[in-house]
Amino acid sequence: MKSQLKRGTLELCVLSILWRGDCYGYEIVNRISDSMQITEGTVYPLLKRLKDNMLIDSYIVESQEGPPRKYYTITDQGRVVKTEQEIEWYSFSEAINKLLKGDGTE
Amino acid sequence: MKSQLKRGTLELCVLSILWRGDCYGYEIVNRISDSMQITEGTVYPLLKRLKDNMLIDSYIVESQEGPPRKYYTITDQGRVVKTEQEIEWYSFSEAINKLLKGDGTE
DNA sequence: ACATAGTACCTTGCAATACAAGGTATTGTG
DNA sequence: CACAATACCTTGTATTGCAAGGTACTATGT
Repeated sequence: MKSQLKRGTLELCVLSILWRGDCYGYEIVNRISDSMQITEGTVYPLLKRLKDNMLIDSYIVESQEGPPRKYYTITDQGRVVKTEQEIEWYSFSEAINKLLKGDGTE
Repeated sequence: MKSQLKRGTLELCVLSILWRGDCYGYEIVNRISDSMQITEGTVYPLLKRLKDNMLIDSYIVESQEGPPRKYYTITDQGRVVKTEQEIEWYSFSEAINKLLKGDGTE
């Protein structure tokens, strides 16, 4: 899969996952990589950006199976942005699908 | 609309338009901008890249309504790539939609 | 003759972000 | 003690959408 396609959607994916419940970074990577190829080098910087923009927050939880986990939780602002981006995604993908089918101006 | 969303899809849009018939650059810009916000500064470099990769070819046609037009035509190789990218797009957008709906691993 | 708008082409530089590649530290297993 | 799995992180590079600018032609109005 072309990596460029993912641009702009990964942020929405992370917000969507956190909407349904708190998660730690490594788990988010694994969840997304069920659907598409993704690496930690993509997700960790993205989580940092989202936190800097206060769309998500984080807290540390000790683990018995390895190093401590950094859990992320979505903020109220994050929920607003997630809703906006979801609407944007659906209208965008609809626009592309129409263009591919050759509807409209021809 | 977030500009990042378009990444990877504009190439497919152009190939899809040219699949249905030759077009000149300015017209391609106008066709795509029926569906989404786009500028010449995006499309002209993209056309150059596609031509460099031999996915499209071009020829000049004089015009009575202004300066000469540079028409683009899709190559056989371009048709192959367009088909691949179209399949990729559909499977990608399907993956995103599933992830947004929370299907799968929860 | 000159200004303006529409058409049509192009370039430079910037910003955003996915990813490869590397690093650190913990727990558990052979 | 080596190794894998878990879990975090960073640096640098490549890609590409876009703002901003430029050129030049045709047609219209003043």
